[in-house]
Amino acid sequence: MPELPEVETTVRGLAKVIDGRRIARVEMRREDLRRAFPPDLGQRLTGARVTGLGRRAKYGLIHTDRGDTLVFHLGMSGHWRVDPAELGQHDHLLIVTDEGRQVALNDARRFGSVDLVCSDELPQWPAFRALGPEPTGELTGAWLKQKFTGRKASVKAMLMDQRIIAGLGNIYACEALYRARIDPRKVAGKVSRAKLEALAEAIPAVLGEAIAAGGSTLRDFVSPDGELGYFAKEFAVYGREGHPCGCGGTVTRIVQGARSTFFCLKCQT
DNA sequence: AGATATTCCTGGAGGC
DNA sequence: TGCCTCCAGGAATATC
Repeated sequence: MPELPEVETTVRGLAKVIDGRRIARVEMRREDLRRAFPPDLGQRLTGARVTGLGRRAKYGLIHTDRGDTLVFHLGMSGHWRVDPAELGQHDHLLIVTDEGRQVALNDARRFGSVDLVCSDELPQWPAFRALGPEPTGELTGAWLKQKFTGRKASVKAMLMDQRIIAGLGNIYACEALYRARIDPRKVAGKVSRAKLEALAEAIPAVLGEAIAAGGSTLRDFVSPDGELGYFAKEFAVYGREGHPCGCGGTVTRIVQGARSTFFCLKCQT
């Protein structure tokens, strides 16, 4: 399941193939993912030159010299394949460069999305307008303090709120809370300032380590089978229900907001 | 304000 | 082996 590190790794891998290239051909192999593809997607992209790639929250951005930005979301099963030997049932969007390289957006469960947005209007694009700061670099304990003060929801729920932090998903919310030794059930407004400082450090740390691991695992950001963004992940608590924690406690699973939360009952307080 | 439910979708896991 | 059920996930939206 792609989270921010996988999106970042994907964007870096895509950039190596398509950045600076002219788009020679676009093939929409179905009409929609979660939403319909922009009907004029092929027309607006074909012939355009890719001027750069980026990421906002868990969205990947492909900028073109026509003032458009292709915005993609990987949902839970989406990934790009580089120079696939052949196209399969779940390769929904194909982009071919002027060099003849191919990248295909593959998404079996079709939770992903593809939109084309005027680059100048990206900050005002509905999905981006209310987003909080990026969790990699812009986050401070003071910001968390300001946002959490007076809030009675759990700190885990707050971390999942994209208006407070953009792009932090279930896995890395769990991992960051573990790293900062915070009980995910704790009322957000009651987390100590010291813990918030630790959290503001833990969040970019766990994400940064995952991105670094992805880059090294995939070597050059492309796996041997041409897939971008999926790599072996080693989590401290996520998916490790029943496993021992280093403190002598046991990793426990609970459900918060219909999402699994994994944490150590003993050392997260 | 905040919790909960629903929708989208299907591969994979587990049960029998 | 083969059916069946259920779960996973992010975001938008609705309802309490």
